[in-house]
Amino acid sequence: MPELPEVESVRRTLMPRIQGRRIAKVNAPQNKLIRPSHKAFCKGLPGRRVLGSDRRGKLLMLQLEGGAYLAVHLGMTGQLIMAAHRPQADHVHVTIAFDDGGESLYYRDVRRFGFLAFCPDRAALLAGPLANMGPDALGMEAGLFVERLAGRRVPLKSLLLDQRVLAGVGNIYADEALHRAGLSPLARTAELQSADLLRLNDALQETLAESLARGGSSVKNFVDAQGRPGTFQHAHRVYRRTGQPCPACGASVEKIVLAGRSTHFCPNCQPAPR
DNA sequence: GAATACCTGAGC
DNA sequence: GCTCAGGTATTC
Repeated sequence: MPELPEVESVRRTLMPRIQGRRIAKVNAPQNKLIRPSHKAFCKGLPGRRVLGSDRRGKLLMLQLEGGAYLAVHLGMTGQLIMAAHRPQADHVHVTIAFDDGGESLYYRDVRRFGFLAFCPDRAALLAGPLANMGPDALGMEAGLFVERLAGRRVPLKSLLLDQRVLAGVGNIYADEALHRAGLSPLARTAELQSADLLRLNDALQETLAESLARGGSSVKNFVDAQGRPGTFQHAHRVYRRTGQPCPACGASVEKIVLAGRSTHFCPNCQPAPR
């Protein structure tokens, strides 16, 4: 499940292989993944060089010549693959070839929850893929974090998952950060101290940074643009460790469903609010 | 707020 | 052959 560290790992491994190259040809038969339309996508990309890249939350944005962008969201199972020939794997939905005849960029997505969007200008990016998306979670300044989360009555984990509040945290890093901070996923920030939220931001920053340093988490089939899996899944403290001992205290990790998501926590280190 | 839909493969 | 996994949009 690509979250912020995984998307950033893809960005870092992808860019050296496509920066400065000019898109020649696009093949995208599976047009449900394509925005805003198949026609705009296939006509908009060819002829433009890739100038650089950016990321907000889980959204990867390639800056193209002429002020345009190619935005990519990997959804649950999206992969960006650089290869000289179309990969043998199933579910390869999009091909982007370059005019130098070198490796092409392939988009593979088993569950098709992701998307690729051509945005002719920055306004289209802001009105489309970036609409309603909050500030990036990585490196978020403590004051801003507290400002955006404090005083809310929804469960704390729901806030972390809400991309409008902060962008990039998914189910893995929400559970991991809450455990590191010793906070219950069910806590309400209206009833927490600001010190609790500051501790949570520290925990989140540590978790994201450590995962990024290890190439992200490969729980299912995540790989970066070089086809390499991350290794942070071995360092998970609670995520998908139901019934196993909490690394901090040895209590058995529990699982509940919150906001429709499996939620893992230590009942001892993260006691439920009254 | 919760519930459902989207989507497929893994694992029972 | 059923349930589960979850990022996001949509609906109640």
